[in-house]
Amino acid sequence: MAKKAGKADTELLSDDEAREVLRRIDAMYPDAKGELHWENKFQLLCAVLMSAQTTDKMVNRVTPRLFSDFPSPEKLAQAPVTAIEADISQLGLYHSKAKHLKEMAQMLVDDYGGEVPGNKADLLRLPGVGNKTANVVLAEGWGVPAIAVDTHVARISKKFKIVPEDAKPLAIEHRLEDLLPEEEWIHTHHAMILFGRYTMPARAKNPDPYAYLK
DNA sequence: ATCCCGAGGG
DNA sequence: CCCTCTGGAT
Repeated sequence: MAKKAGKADTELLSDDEAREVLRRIDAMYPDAKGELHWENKFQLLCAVLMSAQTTDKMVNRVTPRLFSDFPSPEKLAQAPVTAIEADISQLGLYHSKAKHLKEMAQMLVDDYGGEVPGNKADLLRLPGVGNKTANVVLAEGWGVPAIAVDTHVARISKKFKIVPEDAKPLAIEHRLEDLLPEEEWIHTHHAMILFGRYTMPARAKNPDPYAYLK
């Protein structure tokens, strides 16, 4: 049976339709950029690691004390885990984050001369750093084109049927990167996050995602 | 597939 | 009360 009379609920957008949705989201946030607070790449790495399943606002609330107590990878690597936990206990998942922060700092000291590596393979070796975190650090710290698929990017991509409902993060990343020129990856990524955070959050009532587009 | 896990908002 | 937040390790 041919499905000519309107799209089935499961039917995905064409490339052009998907690009149009992304273009409109992008246009809604011309000044979109990362909202984590950091002063150097070590702080950036720590902040992004801590942002897992946690709002940027909460991360920004704990980082001043954390970076004051442990201003360098050396200091952080030598800190007792309990001291790190004391600084970040307001965050979710804080036990594992504190452990990862210490181990990550130790690897920076041991293998990278206390510097944050600027390539994906080395970033992925760091404890607590996976694909999403590595992409954010590369994009924010080095301007390397990347689309990090977080909860917002995944939800928006699925609501607009740019990807299937069961798409995994890596598949979403590749789909979005295929749709857009590299020069637009970083900005569109930020625009999608702000759109998801402030305009069409997970609790959004209207089932029609186009109702939230300008 | 499951665990981790506090704060904020509805 | 319940759901969500720029995930990663096991």
